[in-house]
Amino acid sequence: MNAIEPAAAKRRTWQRDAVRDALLERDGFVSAQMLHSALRDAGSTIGLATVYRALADLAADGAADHLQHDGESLYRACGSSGHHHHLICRSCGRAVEISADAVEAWARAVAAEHGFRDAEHVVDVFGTCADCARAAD
Amino acid sequence: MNAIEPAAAKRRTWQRDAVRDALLERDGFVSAQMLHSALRDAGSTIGLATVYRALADLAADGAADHLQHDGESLYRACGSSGHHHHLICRSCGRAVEISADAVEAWARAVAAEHGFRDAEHVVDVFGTCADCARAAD
DNA sequence: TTGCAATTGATAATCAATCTCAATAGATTG
DNA sequence: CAATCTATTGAGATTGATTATCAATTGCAA
Ligand SMILES: [Mn+2]
Ligand SMILES: [Mn+2]
Ligand SMILES: [Zn+2]
Ligand SMILES: [Zn+2]
Repeated sequence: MNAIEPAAAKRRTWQRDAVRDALLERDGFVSAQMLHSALRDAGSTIGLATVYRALADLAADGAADHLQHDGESLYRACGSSGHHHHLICRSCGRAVEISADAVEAWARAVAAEHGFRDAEHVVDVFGTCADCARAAD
Repeated sequence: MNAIEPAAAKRRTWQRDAVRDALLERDGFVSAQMLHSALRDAGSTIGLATVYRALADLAADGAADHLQHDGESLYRACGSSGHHHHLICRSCGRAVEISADAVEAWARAVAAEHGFRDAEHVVDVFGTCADCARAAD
């Protein structure tokens, strides 16, 4: 049995703020690398490892959405607080938050039906957004 | 305009057969690394790069299913030929093939509704299968 | 202001996956 | 069957994203 760990004290640093802000400025998913480049280009001296850590924390706190695509971890500032999914533009990363109770129920039912416990599901829809489709002529 | 490429001539090698067979022996998803280890342990001298190539080919030919989990590519011999999804055991990799027309329609509708083209979707359900749950007491 | 643990970041280490390229071996032809 | 062509192989190098190190820094509470 584990002793109850004292709530990890989180310090406020300009680095964490910078990552949160940079993420909020975007409306699409970004990788840690991309965000780091963007911050650097904007004059910040923040380190890459710190960006990785800040994003992981934001995701753990539910303040950011996280998904993997082509083996890359992508993050996005989370608007709605509840469980939901995304419709993502392959080209520009723009995302639309989607909630679908029907899908939630389906996933739960499928797992139960086959005796699987602690079911979780990965549901993402990728496509080319209207703007990107237009830009591509 | 591209000239019509002559159908890539594929040669039959014991390596490709070995990979296909090893994959068929399993009923769950495996990574290239895992399959390579298994083959080696069974006495094969097949190279890792070859396993990667063989699995990629099988997936391209529709003979194997492919998905990514925690940044790892996993493969599985494909039973049914049409489009479908999976219920996968986090612990042992065992998988159940699932088709859900309702989800297909939902994904299509969501994309169309927001003006996204060429929509594709990733839908996987993960859980702990009954056997693994039992084994964990 | 002090004290100290949490945080940072340059750099090294991981690790899956891909690339190189010389050697090997299917398949085809005569 | 032998010669030829070229797809395939695989050991090792390389890439690229992510994580681990660890000494220096800094938030923050007392
Ligand atoms: Mn969901
Ligand atoms: Mn399948
Ligand atoms: Zn777009
Ligand atoms: Zn299992």
